[in-house]
Amino acid sequence: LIQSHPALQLFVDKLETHTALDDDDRAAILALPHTLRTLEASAYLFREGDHAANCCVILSGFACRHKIVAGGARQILSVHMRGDGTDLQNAFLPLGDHSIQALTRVEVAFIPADKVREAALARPLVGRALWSETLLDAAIQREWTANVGRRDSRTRIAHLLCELGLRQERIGLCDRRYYALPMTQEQLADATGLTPVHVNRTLQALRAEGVIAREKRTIDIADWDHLTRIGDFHMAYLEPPAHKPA
Amino acid sequence: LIQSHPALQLFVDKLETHTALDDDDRAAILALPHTLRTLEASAYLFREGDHAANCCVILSGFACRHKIVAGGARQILSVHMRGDGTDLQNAFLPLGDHSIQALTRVEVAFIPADKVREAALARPLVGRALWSETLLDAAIQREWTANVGRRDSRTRIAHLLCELGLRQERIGLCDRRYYALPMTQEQLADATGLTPVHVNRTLQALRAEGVIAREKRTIDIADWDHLTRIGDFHMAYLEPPAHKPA
DNA sequence: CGCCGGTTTGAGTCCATTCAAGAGGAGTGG
DNA sequence: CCACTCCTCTTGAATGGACTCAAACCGGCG
Repeated sequence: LIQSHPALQLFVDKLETHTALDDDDRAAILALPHTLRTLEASAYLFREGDHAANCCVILSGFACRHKIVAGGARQILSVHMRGDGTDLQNAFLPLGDHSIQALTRVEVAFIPADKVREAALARPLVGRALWSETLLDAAIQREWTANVGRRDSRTRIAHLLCELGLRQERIGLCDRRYYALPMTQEQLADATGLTPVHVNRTLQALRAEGVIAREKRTIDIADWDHLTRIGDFHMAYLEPPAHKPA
Repeated sequence: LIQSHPALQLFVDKLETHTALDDDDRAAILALPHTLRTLEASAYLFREGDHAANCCVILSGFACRHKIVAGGARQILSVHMRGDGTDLQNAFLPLGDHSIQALTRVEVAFIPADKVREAALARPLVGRALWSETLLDAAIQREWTANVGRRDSRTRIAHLLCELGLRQERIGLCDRRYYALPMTQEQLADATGLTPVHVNRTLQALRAEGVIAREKRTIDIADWDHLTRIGDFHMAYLEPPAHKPA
């Protein structure tokens, strides 16, 4: 990682997509004590049940949140990317009810949860920004619940592809129509509540129709609007609200 | 509703299950301006896409949050009961990405979202309490995602029954083993991502085994631990954290 | 009494799963 | 450089859990 900027700058940028901050607020966040670490794919950032002492900020790469159910099946609950804060909730509610795992090699900043809490309590706008970040996370979670609960496999996968593309575009990683999809078909299956075999067949169908193309770990979407229609994707739930005059 | 207490007292009680408040904080919440309203079953407290101007507190009865997907199918995202705040996120992030609907007759207090925001910003502990409330909500949402994504129908339904029982016990409504289940089988289907017919058959199987009994809108759980095992239910995700010394 | 929402039952179908095996690619070590 | 392993992707065939469609039942209520 080229440290031309403070490590947490990416996090500040993300927060400012939904909450206006002033210089002192930015400084307070950038000054948070943190530990930088690089983890390989499949490594755990946090394990369900461990003492939830840290919040994480992803500096590069991709990670996911998941739960294991009885029988060993896994459900991926969300995917996180550059600038995302995960486990911010630990600042106030250290449930530790799920694991965070690297999907690719990731660079992470671990911030002690109590320092995050102090910063949130000390500066209202910082608190507001962090809170909003967890609220956006919750909005995504609601959409995932509907996705795995009520959509068929084709729609589910198309929806996931839309979300990942749009979120990556939002943070300036790429164009929503051509982006790095870091997940294997098995991981896509765990994210959509399907089996790897069925994900494979569904992706093949989408490719055969020319809706998407895939090479290596890259997704190429021929017609974005078409994919959103297939995936019943309405971006409102990802929309940072227009900044209101306080 | 017997107004022997301020309407929002129930909400304060709920917040205090996870966050310690002082007298001024309590007073600030109780002083929030609000509109009381009684709505019949199936009435909407909020409709997806409307201007998200209010937060709601349920004073009595049950409500649910849901989304409609393409094709018209409905996914119930969460169930809310006495003392619960719904749409607290509107204070900071008025997405309005889902609807809130009454499951039974409900008494609700509507609080203008900007007043909630002001209270949260003015008093750090109030902000913290409200934030934690939304975080608890998010934890439940994660568990639902896993429930509909990776569990079979029997487990899914058993899990839902455990959650509803435990939450009602937590707020002192009843014993977790014998409680009012206000949902029809069709609503249970929308909550679990199944069809009404299949919910019916699954419930029958559970009854035939003597795991549960049902009469009218009441659930009777013969052996709680047994049901938690069937439902892969681990209450950790509902656990308010032990109050830490600041 | 007759309607109506909710529940129950049966039979047939289908979407997704399971099981199993093979193909392709990347990395490792002899 | 090739053999070997591991992981991911692919394909086929059979199975099954949940769905669809449709009708009947039931209790509450006007």
